[in-house]
Amino acid sequence: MINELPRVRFAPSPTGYLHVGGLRTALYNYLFAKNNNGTFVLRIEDTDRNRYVEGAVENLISALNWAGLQYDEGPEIGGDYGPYMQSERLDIYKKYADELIDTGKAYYCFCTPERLKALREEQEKQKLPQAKYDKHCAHLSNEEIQKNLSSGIPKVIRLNVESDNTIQFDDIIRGHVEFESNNVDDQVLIKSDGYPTYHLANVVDDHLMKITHVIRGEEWLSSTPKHVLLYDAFNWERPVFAHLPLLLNPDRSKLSKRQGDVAVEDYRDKGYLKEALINFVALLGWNAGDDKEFYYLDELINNFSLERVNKSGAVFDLQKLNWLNAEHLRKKTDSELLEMLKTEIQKSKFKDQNYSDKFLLLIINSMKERVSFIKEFIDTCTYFYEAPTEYEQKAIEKNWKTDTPNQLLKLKEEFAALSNPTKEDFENSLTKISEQLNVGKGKLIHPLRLALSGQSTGPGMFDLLFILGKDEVITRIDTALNRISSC
RNA sequence: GGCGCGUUCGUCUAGUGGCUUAGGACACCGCCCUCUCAAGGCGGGGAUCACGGGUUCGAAUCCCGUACGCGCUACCA
Repeated sequence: MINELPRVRFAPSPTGYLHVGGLRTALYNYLFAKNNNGTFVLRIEDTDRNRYVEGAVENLISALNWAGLQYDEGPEIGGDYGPYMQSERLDIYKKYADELIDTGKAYYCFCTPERLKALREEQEKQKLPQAKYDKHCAHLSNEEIQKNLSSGIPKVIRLNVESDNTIQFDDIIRGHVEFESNNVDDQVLIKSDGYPTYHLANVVDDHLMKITHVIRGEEWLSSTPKHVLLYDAFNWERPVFAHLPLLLNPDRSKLSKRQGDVAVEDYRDKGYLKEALINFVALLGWNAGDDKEFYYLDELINNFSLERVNKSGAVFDLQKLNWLNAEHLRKKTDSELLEMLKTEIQKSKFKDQNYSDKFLLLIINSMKERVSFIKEFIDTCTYFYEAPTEYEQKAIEKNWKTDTPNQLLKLKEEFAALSNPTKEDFENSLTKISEQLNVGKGKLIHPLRLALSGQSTGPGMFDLLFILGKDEVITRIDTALNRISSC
């Protein structure tokens, strides 16, 4: 393995969507591969026919692509290449399972589900320290085996685990780990439907695909001794293992659907930037040892190392994700934001309006520091797109005084006299009126903002005036004068 | 129950025996800036480093127990 370029894989089962925990596993694999000029393989572990979900694979790949984690190789499909599909490799697993039978490392088992269930119940009743298969079929004579085989009784193939052994392996993240073979069950390798279980398919594929580093979730740590046993039984070199800490709910249980969104597509649909999600998820269990928090994918690639991955689980905290989203959004160029805003508008009630780029760019620049999500360029400031339909009651109480109508009238007249006013023209006019009336600019600005936007918060006053334009400003002042004063 | 893994501010984390009165980030609070809200700047509260024993001149850091949490314990992955 010296000087060999690493080969890693992301091996999800097609459950319907890409879990954010899966995204992080995929990301760490990807980062490790790219950091070492290695290869990132995608393999779909679809060996459970009962769990097949229509469209799940396409969904998985599109989520991975959206996140920017392209896989590097796979079997040819036309000119393209797809992921490896375990369901298309059944004969391979069969061949290796047979090899294990021949060498006595595995055996046929004809036990019925009923007997297995009874066995488990009995073991539980006797309060045996660990429940496992009793090797009943390992002791069958050759004649019995042949008889059962030829009469077509349903069968599985089980791994023959020797007792009284210590199984050891090293994990980059966990260090040295040991298990007693007495605690390892005679795992089913090939199911009665002819499909392999995860354990066999996983080991065979990782070997055949020359995977050098198995980087996966911590939930696999307990079954790693089974995998180690299989490598040894085949006399294959073991890969390096790295078991990643889990992602957790706020109550520290394993991140689940019940307590929030877990699918990558949920976050995408809610308007999270892929840069933010990737950045966030990368930091859940890894850091470079400095204070840097803001990363782009290529920076992550350059800085990543498995040695710096943490051991303990990390709570998936939306607040930090939201902050990162805002940070990434602000780093976007105006033209990137413009394109995003345009597609967002297509999803909004303003889709039939034909806004000029210039107009949208003005909105973007006035709101950039005030939003965390693209959609907020629309729904926190709808007043740019349409006149306010109502006025914030609290703001009325606070800012709409008895002399307000008169002041706004004065402002309106002043504005009306301008032709093609710039932002500065508006500012000069307002300054002039404030001096004339001998009131602070703030006294004019607050009610004016309310009249124009219906709100008490928003971008700079003169930006708002300029973006709306003289005619719209005048119309809105009139409307507000009528509606608020009559309240 | 058994086996395994883990445990530093609310959350993500720095820390690998003395540089630590435990540092940073998010969140929270205050001040500054200011036409509001943000952004930005400055500051604040917040972790007896799960607990108890050792080892050591000295431990968040090493060792041993305990507790708690989580994972696995399927012909699921």
